[in-house]
Amino acid sequence: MLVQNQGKNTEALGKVLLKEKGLKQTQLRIELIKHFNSAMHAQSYTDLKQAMVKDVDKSTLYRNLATFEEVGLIHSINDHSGVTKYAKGASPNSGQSHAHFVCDSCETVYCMKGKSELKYEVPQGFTPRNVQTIIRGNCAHCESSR
Amino acid sequence: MLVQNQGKNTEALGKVLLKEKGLKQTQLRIELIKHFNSAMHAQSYTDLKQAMVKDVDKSTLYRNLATFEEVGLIHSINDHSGVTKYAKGASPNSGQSHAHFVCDSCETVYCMKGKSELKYEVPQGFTPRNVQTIIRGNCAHCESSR
DNA sequence: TTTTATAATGCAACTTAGTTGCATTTGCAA
DNA sequence: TTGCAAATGCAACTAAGTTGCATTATAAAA
Repeated sequence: MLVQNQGKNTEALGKVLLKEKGLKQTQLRIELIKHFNSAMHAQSYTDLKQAMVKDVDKSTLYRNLATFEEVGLIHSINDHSGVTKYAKGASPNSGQSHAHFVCDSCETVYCMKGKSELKYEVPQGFTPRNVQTIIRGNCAHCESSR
Repeated sequence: MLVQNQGKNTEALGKVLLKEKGLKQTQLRIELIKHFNSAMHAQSYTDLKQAMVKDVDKSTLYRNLATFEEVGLIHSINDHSGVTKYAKGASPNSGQSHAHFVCDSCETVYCMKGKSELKYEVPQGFTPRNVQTIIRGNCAHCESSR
């Protein structure tokens, strides 16, 4: 159920994606895309920084994350930890529901596949545009090690 | 539909609440409770700081917010702005659903009353404990002034 | 293949939210 | 009224994220 994609040639795939989006193919970007494709859960700045083979500058990494989000390659998630996390795929828009699971124990954020149905009511005059859902609890790993 | 409570004697009410929770009745705390009771939407640190009659120290305010949250007088909300916001009432727990409306235009956060029903599935091994929902769109004020 | 314009990077300095340690003050119960 | 724990105020700090600018690399044109 988790986002997962360990394709053989994710490097070539990354290059194609970058071209499609009109972005230059830099080493960092290709590596980032590859990493997002194989990541089992949402990645913080620190996760990403550590995952990159070469030492990356903070602003370069943040700027790429912003760019990737703009073009819809990734989306960002704000859980209760105060640290933004990023995962592959565009942000949910126009009524789409997108659920994230945040582990209370290890703080890991997982993207949930499959739409979660939601019924809600908003007060008069309010115009809802999209809905984000955060499910908190224990992830499979932390649950099994209790 | 919004949280709202402009009772006449919220000061006395605040004192009772503090006593109940075993907290000392300081001027700041009483004023904070009063403010949370009359607030139409979730309050950031800055909102609160400005709303207090006397100049409050940053750490004192943050510490009181943490204490209030611990005892269930308020709950905190993390939207996409990176700034934590606080509103009256305990955090949602054990399966309860609690929806917040975040205005895309003015970034104001409103607490939605009334349970929003949610159907979701989590992967094998995951144990959900509570669900938070953030609805994004335009609030009544921003919608009417477009 | 070389040139060139533009986009991306790296660095340093900055901003803003939130935290921590510690000395001083205040609420409240004995 | 006195004593003590809890609350406050201050200063210094941390950590996330941003910005300006000079340098470098990508990719398209010559």
